[in-house]
Amino acid sequence: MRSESLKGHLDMLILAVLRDSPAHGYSVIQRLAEASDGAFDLAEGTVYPALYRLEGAGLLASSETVAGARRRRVYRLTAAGEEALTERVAEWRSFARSVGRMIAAPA
Amino acid sequence: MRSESLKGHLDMLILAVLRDSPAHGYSVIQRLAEASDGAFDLAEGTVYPALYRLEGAGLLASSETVAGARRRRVYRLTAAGEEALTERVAEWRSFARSVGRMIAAPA
DNA sequence: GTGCAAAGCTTAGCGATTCTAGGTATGCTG
DNA sequence: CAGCATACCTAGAATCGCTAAGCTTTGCAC
Repeated sequence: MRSESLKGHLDMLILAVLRDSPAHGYSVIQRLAEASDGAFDLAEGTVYPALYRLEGAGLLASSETVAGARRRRVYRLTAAGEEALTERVAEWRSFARSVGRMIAAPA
Repeated sequence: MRSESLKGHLDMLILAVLRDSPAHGYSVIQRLAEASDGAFDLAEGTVYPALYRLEGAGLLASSETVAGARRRRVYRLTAAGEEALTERVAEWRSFARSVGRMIAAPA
């Protein structure tokens, strides 16, 4: 997949992954890869900054958990995050519908 | 529509618009706006550079036409452009399918 | 027990792409 | 002629994802 396709949609995907249940960054990456059959193969340097951005925007909240000596930062959706996700999904559908119309209609 | 949604997909849309018939830049903008019911409201500063890029990449070819004292640069798809469009559309469908799966499946 | 991979997080800097915000010029309408 | 639509062009900024590196801890293989 051309990685640039993601631009502008990564936030929505991350929010969607975290809607189902909280998760830490590393597992967000894995969930995206699994749920897309490997189509979304994101580098850590892509996902972590996105998480920071979303937390900074108030759409995610995080807490550090420690299992043994291993720390994980677990992210979950805030109420604002749920709202934002709903919006983003609606925008996506509208966008996808428009695109579909353009590439379908040969005239 | 959040304009950033476009990132990475504008080329495909422009190619799709020009697949049907050649057009000059200004009318590409109008066609995109019309065909999407106003969803794609692109600034000239967005579209013209994209056209140059696509022409530079060999996907479009252009010729200057003059009506009176008014010049227009008309763009049309090259063979490579048609191939690229086909590819981009296939990628888009795959991408959209993956996204659809992620935002649809609540778990 | 040493080495190496995987889990897990972080950051600086780059590259590609779109947008902002201006500029030029023509032609039509009132 | 004033004003708006048509038509093109460009420099600069902003955004965003990616590259590429570095760090620690855990666990498995040899």
